[in-house]
Formats: sequence, C-alpha cells, structure tokens
Amino acid sequence: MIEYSSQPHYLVAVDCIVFGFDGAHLKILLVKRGIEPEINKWSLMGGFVGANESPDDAANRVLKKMTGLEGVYLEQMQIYGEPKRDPIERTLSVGYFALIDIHKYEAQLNTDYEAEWFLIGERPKLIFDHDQMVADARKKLRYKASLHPILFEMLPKQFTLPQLQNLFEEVNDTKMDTRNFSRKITSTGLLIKLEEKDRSSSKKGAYYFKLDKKKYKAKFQAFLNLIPNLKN
Amino acid sequence: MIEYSSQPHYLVAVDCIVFGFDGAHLKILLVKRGIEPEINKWSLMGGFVGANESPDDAANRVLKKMTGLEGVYLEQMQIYGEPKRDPIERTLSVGYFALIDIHKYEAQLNTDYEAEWFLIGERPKLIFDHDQMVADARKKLRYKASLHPILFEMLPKQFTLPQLQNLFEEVNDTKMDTRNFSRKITSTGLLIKLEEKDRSSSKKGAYYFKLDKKKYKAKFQAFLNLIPNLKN
DNA sequence: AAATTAATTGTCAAAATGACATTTAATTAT
DNA sequence: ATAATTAAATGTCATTTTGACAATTAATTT
Repeated sequence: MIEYSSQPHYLVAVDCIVFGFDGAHLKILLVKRGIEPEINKWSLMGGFVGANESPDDAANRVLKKMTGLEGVYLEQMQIYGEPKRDPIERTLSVGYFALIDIHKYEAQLNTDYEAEWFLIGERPKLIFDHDQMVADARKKLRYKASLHPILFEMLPKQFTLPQLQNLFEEVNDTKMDTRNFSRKITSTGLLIKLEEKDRSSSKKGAYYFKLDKKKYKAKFQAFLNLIPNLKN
Repeated sequence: MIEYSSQPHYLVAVDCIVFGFDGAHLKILLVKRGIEPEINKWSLMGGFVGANESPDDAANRVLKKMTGLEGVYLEQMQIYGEPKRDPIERTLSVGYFALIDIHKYEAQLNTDYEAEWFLIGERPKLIFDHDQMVADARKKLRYKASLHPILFEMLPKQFTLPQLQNLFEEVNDTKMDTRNFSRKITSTGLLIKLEEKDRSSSKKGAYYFKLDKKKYKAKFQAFLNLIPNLKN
C-alpha cells in the first residue's frame, strides 16, 4: 500500500518567460542568476514556491520582486520535471509566460537585480532547460495570440496600427498585408481611434489607438481569427 | 541569499481525468481511492511522481497500471498547488486529461482497481479538488477539440458519422446541423468511407468510416474550424 | 403494400477571406 | 516655392466559407 510518508519530496520552483515589445521588436527579459550553481549566468526570472503560496502566487511574487509590476498578464505554461534537470537536487519548475508593457517596467525598474531586455533572436544561452522553456513559450504565445487578443498586454495605452501589425508579425514570424490586417483588426471592434498622431516614425504620422477594455473583456474568450491562413 | 537547502520540499503527484465515449455519451473513468485519507471515496486516477520519472512518465505509468493501456492520448493540463489542497501534507498535483477508446479499455480491464465509467453528468462527488479538475478538463477538452481533431482518440477504429456528431455535440454541449457537420468534417479529408454499415442503430444503417492516419498527423497542428459559430 | 425510422444529401444567400495598388499627409531637398 | 520623399491609410473584386434550411433514400416493421 502506498503511503505519503514513504514518498520522495522535491523542490518546486517557478520560472517566468517575460515578453515585451519596444514598438518594433519582440524582447525577452532575463536576469543574472544570484545563486549557485551557475551563479552570474543569464537565466529566466524564477524562485521557489514558498510554504504558504501556490505556484501562481509564487510567479506573481517573483515578478513583483524583480520588475516592480503587479497585475501582470501571466499564464501557466507547463511543468518541467525531468529528474536530472537541476544538477544539484531534484527540482520541478512550473513555467509561466508573462506579457508586460516595456514602458511600465522601465518606470519601475528594480535595480537590485541585474535584469536586461534582449531581442528575442539575440538572447544569450540560458542555464538548465531554460532555452527549451523559451522555445515553448514562444510557441504557446503564438498559439494563444492567434485566437485571443493577448498581445495588447504588451502595448502601451496608446499605440498605432503599424506598431500593432509589427507586433503580430514579430510574434508570428511572418509578414501580413497592411490592408487585410487593418480590416480584420478593425472589425473586432476592440480599437478606439484617437485624434492624436504619433509623428516619431514618419512624416505623415500614424493615428494613435487605444484598447476598448469593455469589449476586450467581453470578447477575450471568443475565438478571433487574427492570423490569416497563408497559402503556399 | 536563497539557497536550496533552506527551501521547503513537497510531494508531487499526478491526476488523470480519463474521458471515453460509448457511442452516445461522454464518460469519465473513476476509481475508489486505495489510501487514507478519504479511502474508498471516488477519485481520479493518480499517484505520486517517483524519484526517477518525470510527471509525464508518472501519468503514463498510472494509466498503464490502472487501465492496462499504453500509448494513450495524454495532455498536461495545469498544476494544482494550493497549499491546503491535501489535508495531510502539502502535495502539488499535475492534472492530465486522457482520451481513450472505451472498447480497448474493456478488453484490458485491470480488476485490481475498482474502476468504473460514469456518465459525465452523473458522476459522484470526488475528493479534494478533483471536481475542479474535472471541470477544468472539460473546458480544456472543448477548447482543444474545437481546433484539433483529438476526439478521434476516443473512437474505435470504425465509427459512423452520427456517432462522430454525437461525440462533438456531447463535448460541446450543443446540437449541430447534420448537413453542415457532414460537410465540414468531410472537407477536412480526415475520413475514409468504408463499405460496411453499422446496422445496430437504425434500419437503414450508417456507413462506417475510419481515420486517415497520415492526414491526421499532417493536419493535427493546423487549426481546423470544427465547431460552428452559433448565432443567437 | 404501407408505415416507420434514421441516414444521407443539396441549395442559396450572406459573410469572410485573400490578393492586389493608389492616394494621402506630411517633411525634406532642390 | 516646388519637387521629391517617406510611411500611413484606404477600396475593389473574385473566391471561398459559412449558416440556415427540408426532401429523399434505404432498410425494417406493421
């Protein structure tokens, strides 16, 4: 008969893949690891699950501690539990991906941790199985973003259509037709056009939009067809 | 400074929500729990993650042990980690849902465990947070099945269109138009029509179909639009 | 031979999609 | 002042997909 007492116990951790968008490119936030082993190597933001918190609590705590941000969009991805994944001692890690507005982060930067944004394609090699986690997170981000409007979580309050399209293109590693993208995204009813223009990126300037938060909440679970089915 | 040695250690378990389909209704496979606490209450199939196995390994082992089946469709759902979810000792559980062909199971039934199929709507109350897990699994099953052809995993080698439609309707808790369903499912190219008919459920008889496994693999990741967008 | 039962199949109008290029609004250069 | 430049914004059309809708077929039972 199986009993609790005879069963092995393990460390349980969380690791967060933090995505951001600078208006042109998708970025990922990494930290220099503060403990042995692999101290001072680049790693995901992570920490152990404490005695009185759930893994979700732990992920939120870690994010708050390292970025200063609360209420961040956070989604549980999967558990990483290969017996040998941590060389010191068996540790299972719950992977999360987080989407944050890069500007909010800069405003609240916590300098106790050596954190740095990297272009997604130019990130350093990470410790343990963190590279696999990043690959999985990108896949899951792409999957989810093709059905639900989560990418707005990475945008500032005001954004332009070209920025939004850039974001979609970065996440999906593809190019889209401007006219079709504009039509589709407009037809969701999620956008409110503002009077002001962003003149920083062109002579003509691009109109700012903001998110209609009521419709965002209402339509979040409905499957939106945001990515075109490319032929060829 | 955080160190491994000072961190708490926990039990880690897996729990499997096993779905099946009897040709008319969606069912769930439950077992009578063999250990304290809550011994002899109905529960999900589960077990602790052993020292030399990953959670995925553990889930497969548990399923093999309790149903005799290998190679079952198994998908990691999420981790359940509220500090107090197990009253004896802190235990985190990785939830999986499994889709099995109910006929294969009956052929290999392992009678060492008191396992029983329940209609999804007539299942007994379960221990701990297992009712929540079932609710989450149903939601995830519905989500995934609306995009990918996973429901075929619950069907025998030969099945009829009316059976297939029943399955979709059960999972999505809805009714569909026969003509539109037939058109959509046929247009995926996943079905091969057989010559034989199933005469058990009607006078006319319904043609058997089988799954085109090559196309199933090839199209699995492509988003199929299998559930209609109901108006009203 | 008629009634019954469930399976199978077709049409049509509306909506969504994908492919495609020109015009517009502003600044910068001549 | 005018022309050149740059990126933003916008429209059309043919094709495909969708959703709503009911009659016919193949067999058994009465």
